[in-house]
Amino acid sequence: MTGLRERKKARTRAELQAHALRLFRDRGWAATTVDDIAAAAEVSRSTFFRYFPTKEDVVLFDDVDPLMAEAFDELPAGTPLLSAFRRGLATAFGRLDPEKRELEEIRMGLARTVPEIAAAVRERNGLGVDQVATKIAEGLGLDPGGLDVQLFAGVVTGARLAAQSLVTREPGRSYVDTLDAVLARLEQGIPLADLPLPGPTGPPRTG
Amino acid sequence: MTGLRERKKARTRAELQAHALRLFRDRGWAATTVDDIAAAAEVSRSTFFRYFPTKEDVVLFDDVDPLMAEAFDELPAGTPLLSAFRRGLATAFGRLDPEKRELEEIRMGLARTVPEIAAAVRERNGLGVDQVATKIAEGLGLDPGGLDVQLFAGVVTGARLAAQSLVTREPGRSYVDTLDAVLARLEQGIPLADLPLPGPTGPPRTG
DNA sequence: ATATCAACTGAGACTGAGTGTCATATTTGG
DNA sequence: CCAAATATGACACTCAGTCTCAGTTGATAT
Repeated sequence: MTGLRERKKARTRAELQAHALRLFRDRGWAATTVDDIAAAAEVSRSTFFRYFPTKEDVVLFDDVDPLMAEAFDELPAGTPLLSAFRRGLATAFGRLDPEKRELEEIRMGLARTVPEIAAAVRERNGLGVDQVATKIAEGLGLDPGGLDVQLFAGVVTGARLAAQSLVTREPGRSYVDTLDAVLARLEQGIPLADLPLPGPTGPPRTG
Repeated sequence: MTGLRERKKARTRAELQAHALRLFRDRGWAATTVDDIAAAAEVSRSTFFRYFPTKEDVVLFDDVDPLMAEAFDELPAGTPLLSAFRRGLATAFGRLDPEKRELEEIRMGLARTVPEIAAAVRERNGLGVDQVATKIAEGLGLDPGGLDVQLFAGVVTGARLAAQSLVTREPGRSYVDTLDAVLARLEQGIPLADLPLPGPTGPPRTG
């Protein structure tokens, strides 16, 4: 049950994360050392690393996955898979409590400006193709290693990346809204897929 | 002009990379320090970092981009964009000289087993959605920031991720062949997109 | 209450990546 | 051959991350 120990641990963890995010936003990522965070939270450096294996981990702390799964389960049977993804995402994000939402905003901001965090976010927070594929396969009773499942997961992941890229290009856009728009567009098929190439008259070279 | 300086630099760089890849494969990533690499290549640690800003960079050294652009330019006008991508990739990889091909294999192997490298590969080697989008937009005279362009780039990127995931699940598969199969499948539309969801556990609540 | 066990914590040493500086060697151009 | 430019090595430094060890605190059974 929730002994004193557990509560203290949760409190310390939250404290560390809160101070860390504040410091990152104020001083910047590189200028904030783990020592600074530990000092601000009034624990030792050792303790920081006991709660968060790396400096990045203190930022990567989301709990959207259970909400996603929940929203997914509530969708009516017969919903096309791609639409289901779009609607599940929308309702899950809509249900985030304001605190988590705020945290998500700070995290998105950091992910947009700090390469290390961007990489870590892409790597871990469920953005892996195989993780998505496994969940889809579980829910539908398909082979997770099948080409179609993996490719669908890849496409969805690609859509998320596109949304992220769009928000990066035009800060101020809402990430959630952008992702919704991207998925809506995707429901009509892959854009530009059949666009014919112009002649090789004067194509620019990038290399 | 190719003075002695230039040649020496190229030689040192190649030397460093060759020794590094060999050491990584033999001893593993973590067990190989930059000092080891520098010692093997008979230069100082400082010199290593002058040639490669990070330890990861010594692995990330590809020259597929120009080949891709070249193959792309040679495609006949009117080729649908998605098909163009597939064919461009295939011919570009087909043209790699054996050395580069071997290097690519080692790199793929490391990217499959070492998380740090996997992250770095995803981040840099043209796998960024925006980089792909920019190139496409350049070639077609479109707005690189448009939703369709970014989404198309995202989908293509997702396909690459799916291929990578498939190869990881079943080592021994050829990455290039897998990617070709994935893109071929994608030409027929997004797989599973219209697959209707089954009920959660029992009969669905259609409210 | 108290003794005991398990877990949390702090201190500090250690490795390795990455940065910066400065003196020395080597190439290049005149 | 000389001087400017540049590549290099040696060294010191910061910081992330790992590890060990000892002290402390919470949980539990008597």
